[in-house]
Amino acid sequence: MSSLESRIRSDLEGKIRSGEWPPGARIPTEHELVAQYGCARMTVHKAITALAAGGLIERRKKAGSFVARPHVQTAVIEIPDIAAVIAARGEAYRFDLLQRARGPAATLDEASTVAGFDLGDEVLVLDGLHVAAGRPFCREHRLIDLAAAPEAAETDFSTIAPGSWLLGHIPWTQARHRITACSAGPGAELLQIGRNTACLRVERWTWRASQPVTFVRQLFPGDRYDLVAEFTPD
Amino acid sequence: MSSLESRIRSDLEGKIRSGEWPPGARIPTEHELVAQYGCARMTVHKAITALAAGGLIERRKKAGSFVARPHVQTAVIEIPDIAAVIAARGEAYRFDLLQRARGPAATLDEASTVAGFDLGDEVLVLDGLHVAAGRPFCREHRLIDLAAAPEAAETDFSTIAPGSWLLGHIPWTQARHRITACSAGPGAELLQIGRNTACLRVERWTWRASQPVTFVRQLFPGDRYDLVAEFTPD
DNA sequence: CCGTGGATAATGTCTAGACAAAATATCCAT
DNA sequence: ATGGATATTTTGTCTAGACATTATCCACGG
Repeated sequence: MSSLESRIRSDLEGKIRSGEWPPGARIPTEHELVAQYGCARMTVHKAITALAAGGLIERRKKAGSFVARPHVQTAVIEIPDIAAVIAARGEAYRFDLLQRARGPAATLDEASTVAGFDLGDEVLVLDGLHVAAGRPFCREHRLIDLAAAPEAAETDFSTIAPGSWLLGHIPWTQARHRITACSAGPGAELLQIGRNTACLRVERWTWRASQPVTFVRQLFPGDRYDLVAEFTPD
Repeated sequence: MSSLESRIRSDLEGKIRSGEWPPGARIPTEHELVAQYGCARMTVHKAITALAAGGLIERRKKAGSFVARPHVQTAVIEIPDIAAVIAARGEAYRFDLLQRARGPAATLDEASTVAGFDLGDEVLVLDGLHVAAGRPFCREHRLIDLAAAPEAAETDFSTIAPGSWLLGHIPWTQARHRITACSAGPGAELLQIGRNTACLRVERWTWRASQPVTFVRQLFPGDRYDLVAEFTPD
């Protein structure tokens, strides 16, 4: 933690974050920093490399190292387990399974909107409702590829939410989300809201080693859920 | 790119991502890898350290290095400059400034919904409309703290969007987003949609070295904008 | 049976070099 | 002036060690 390398790194980071070294500014050469800190070049090099890996610094041979100009705004968004969210609020949580079916995905074109997501022949289709403190909180429509998660076929999802189950049983390596706003439309009754109420629709495609695992579409009434994203300085 | 270190790193990463080494598995010791690759320990160490920095591996002294269990789902969301988004679509872009005012923030309680965001006395208030291909695309309401961005007072925002201008002039270091769904409500006419149309509301608070810079609330008609988040395996 | 203390094995950090690669700067010949 | 060869500067990668740190294991004593 308080190694020389991390001291150098936080020294440099401080100069950058404080604005003392504005974007585009050239930072001292490794050689100069070696002289300044009286250490080996490897130590300085590792510190700068770590900052460069974090995108805070750009390095160009012969030219030197420069404070990176912030480019695309990226934020880290947390998409936690719904059961955990409710629990964190201190409310009672329940999952109601509304429908369960099984069959080939050929008839389901809803998941094919993303390239590279080709479900196998055996797909589990689940419809359910997340309930928080007795009130509907989120409607969920999910497809599970049974080739990727065979145990799902024998699992009782009438009480445990498939999302929670999957998290614990089928680790995944890649996911893609799409977030849109839409009207509740059909199914609004289930959420006990009007058909025109604005909702947040979160769609998620999940892979494990480039094999599709699950697709889920969740519908949150706009006034019951916020997505919060915290910027991580890139 | 094809250095020995990066080869070791991608070898290890491959074993992890493919599932050959499941979460919790112990990976070979640095010593074993040194023997396997016939290189110095520093090289192996840097490779593993890089993976550990990325959260793919957890290291415990004496015990060894282990494949990390995926914890909270986090996705990296891109919140790019609107002008750039439109341009990428190949559509014409325009920003219309609807209103401009200046004054103390005391009367504006809208930005204070986030802790630590205390605007100064001199605040620029801007209302505008992003227009893509002649159609309204996004309504924007923005506050700029003139203490943090004094040049904004003399900038003509009638054509350049304040977001684009700020990106280039006032680098920021921290931001927080809130994403909600809501109905268009008043102001729907400006977007040329119905008052009940579902919209995506993105609110962003931005700091620079823990000093507030700007708050913005953007309203996108639900059918004209998607937020896409790509999961980066943490 | 339980705790305690040392041995041990693993990672953490650092050094003082070496050579490679690449981008810029310089200078010379045309 | 211009184009191309050459030199120089800076980062990139790697080596073969050294010592520090710390969690774990195991043996020993109470």
